[in-house]
Amino acid sequence: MHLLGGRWRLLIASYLIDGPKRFNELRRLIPGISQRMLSLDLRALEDARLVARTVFPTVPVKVEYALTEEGRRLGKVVAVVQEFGLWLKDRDAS
Amino acid sequence: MHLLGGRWRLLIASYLIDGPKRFNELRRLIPGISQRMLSLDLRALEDARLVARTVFPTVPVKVEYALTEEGRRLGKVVAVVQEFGLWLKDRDAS
DNA sequence: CAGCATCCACGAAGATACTG
DNA sequence: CAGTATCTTCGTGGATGCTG
Repeated sequence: MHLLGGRWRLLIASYLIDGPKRFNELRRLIPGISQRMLSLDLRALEDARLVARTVFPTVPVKVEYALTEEGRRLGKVVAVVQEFGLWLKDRDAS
Repeated sequence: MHLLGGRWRLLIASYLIDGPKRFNELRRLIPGISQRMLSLDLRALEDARLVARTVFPTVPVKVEYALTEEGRRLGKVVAVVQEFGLWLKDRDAS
């Protein structure tokens, strides 16, 4: 829960499931997240070896974030939590 | 994530899966949780109609907490997150 | 037993500005 | 583009004491 309980981490992971994403790409995909939190959370996921950070030495720099092989285990967690969230939202709507 | 992201809620739910529990029973089962947090989190789960609170008017009072029919949906979430947590712990141990 | 009230500490998160 | 630095705010959770 300490690793996943944050407000954004599972959400970030959910976007990485369908392929690598760049920093600002993630920022756009996740409305409301601050540069700072995206940076910190990506770093935490990286430290847990669930996300890999690849730097392409172009100009300007291009940085890609992708789930590692181990990080793919997050897929199931994301799916189940997401399903639960949707059910809850739907239930409370009606 | 707002509903489940707390430190204890999923853990509390995990203990309720195998049957109703009393307040102090949960306290004993969950080392480290404070009275306050147990109370607050149970209330939150109750407000979400995932947990039902039953008061038996005995002396002293007996209060039971149980998952509702809807609350049983937490079972899958608990299982998957728990599995992930165990895997992570095991991986980092070796 | 099963709590609530109060006060306090700390980390998570937000805002803003700046940089290679 | 992809961040870091700094400051501030806010929510979560802990400690303690009290009650029907």
